Amino acid sequence: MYNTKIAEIFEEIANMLALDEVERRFEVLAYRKAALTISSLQEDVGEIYKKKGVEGLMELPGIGKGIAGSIKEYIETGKIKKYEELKKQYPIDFTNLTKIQGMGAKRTFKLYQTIGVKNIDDLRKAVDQHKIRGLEGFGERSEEEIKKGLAQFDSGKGRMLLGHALPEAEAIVKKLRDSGLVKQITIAGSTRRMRETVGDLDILVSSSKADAVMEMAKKMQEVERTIVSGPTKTTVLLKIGLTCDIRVVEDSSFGAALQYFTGNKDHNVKLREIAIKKGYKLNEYGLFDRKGKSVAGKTEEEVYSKLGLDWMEPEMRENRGEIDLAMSRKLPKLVQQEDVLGDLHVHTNHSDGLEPLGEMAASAAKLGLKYIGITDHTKSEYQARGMDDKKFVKHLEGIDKENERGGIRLLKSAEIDILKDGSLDLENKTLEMMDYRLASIHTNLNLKRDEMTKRVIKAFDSGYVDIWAHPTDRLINARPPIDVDLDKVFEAAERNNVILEIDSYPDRLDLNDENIFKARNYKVKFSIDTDSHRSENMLFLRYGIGMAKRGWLTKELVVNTLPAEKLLKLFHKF
DNA sequence: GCCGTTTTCGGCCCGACTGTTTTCAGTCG
Repeated sequence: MYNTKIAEIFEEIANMLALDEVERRFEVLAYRKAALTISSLQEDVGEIYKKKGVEGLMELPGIGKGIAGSIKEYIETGKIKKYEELKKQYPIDFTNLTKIQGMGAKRTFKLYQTIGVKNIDDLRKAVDQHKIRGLEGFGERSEEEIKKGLAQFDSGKGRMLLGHALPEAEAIVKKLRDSGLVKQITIAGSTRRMRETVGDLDILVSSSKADAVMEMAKKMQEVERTIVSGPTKTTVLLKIGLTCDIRVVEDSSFGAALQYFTGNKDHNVKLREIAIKKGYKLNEYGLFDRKGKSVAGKTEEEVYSKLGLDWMEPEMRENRGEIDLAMSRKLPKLVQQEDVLGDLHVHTNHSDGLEPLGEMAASAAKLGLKYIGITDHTKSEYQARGMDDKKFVKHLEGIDKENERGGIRLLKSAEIDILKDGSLDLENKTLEMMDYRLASIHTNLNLKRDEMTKRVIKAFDSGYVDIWAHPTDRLINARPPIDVDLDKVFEAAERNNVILEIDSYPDRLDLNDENIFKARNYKVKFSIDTDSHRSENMLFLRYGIGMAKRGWLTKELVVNTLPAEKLLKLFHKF
């Protein structure tokens, strides 16, 4: 993967150009934009260059002849001459130093120039020895801020799981709403877009009592300390380690602000460009004509509409082509949580679940589901108390009995281990007793790409796999995905009618949005499941729905939006 | 350095907040 490194280099180039005495601020802008484009790219620039050469690189937004040439240079020689030369002039670790809150290119350079700070360690020493407070443009408070920034940098708190961040955001929203100080309040930012991880929380409020809202925001029990606070914006560091922005606007600007703070950045930049072309100006307060008169702002729909676009769901706003679709009125109708009628991946205490069959069924019914598939583990999952063929036969009979007692429909299944050699962990005749078969990998996660790809395809070709569960086996922030050729595997899934799972468990979210995008190139369907091990886990469904929407899935592509009778027809028959 | 249904030249998104200034530069999102 070249993306991260090359994006870092361009960001550093931007930082160094920003210091040039000659005014080069638009060149700086261009490099920053290129860095942003590359870091948020789905495909590796190395692959793009390999397939389509410099021309292919130049198709990317913000990448022209010059920058494409630099990318080529890096891929072929491992170096970029322009960067090396600048680096001689500025031997500073901008990448890490500018990660410190409040440190940008200029202050970083100033510290290098005056007291020789080149990296984080130098900065730490300078802070400890109080060398910073005396410098021109810095004071005691700047030094304190940098010290706090260093502490936060050390704690290494990266992006937080959506499944942890969203409930926290909802708690804060509830608190502010219950105060009676706000008219409208909504979560914005990447949390609203349902990104799998969240870097900070954005909460947007409309209120005529902005002062009181700001005061309250600073004093909430969730707050560790206040970072900045003005009349309409407060940023706090939460105890859970995330920062949280709380913004207040007038009711008449709420829609424009919501649009603006939902982002992402690329999407917003593109919208503002469209606004300019139409003779408008778009900011967080509204859409304004040449005379500065507001033409939209109260709702998001109004803003999009005035720009000639259909309103789109937040999950789509990543500048992946949704703006063109909105312009030509061809946005897909995305799957909604209420479309989902069942959950095809549920564990009970017959393996590593915590609750008996009946309780899981009752909980699912309470949530409005019409059916669930019982997918306990097979024998190789010894630590999860996986069952062998004999136990499974009895277990399946137990499900039949439970069905006779009424309640929602329980489907007979298992989460079958795909063993190292690609064979399945139960005998065919046991598999044939089930309504469907969900298979996944739990062991030997480090196989080489070739062997792993063969392993999965062999399992599919057996004709006994109906759903491939948590396909890449990654755990967010904890375990990388397995090394497998997804294109070849998706092709095999298409050939064998294997449904791809979107596992809603917060640290799995697997397939994720990018891979769903990739999979949509094949004739495959998806199942959004929770992988529940206890009743509460069923609430995770919304994260899987978020992922599905981010992958632009319609209801038709998601099998568990079907009633049980129709669903059963999709599975292999014996 | 990038880009084009107002442009192949002349534009480039924009506002809030802070600290250290005495009118604003730097940073952030």
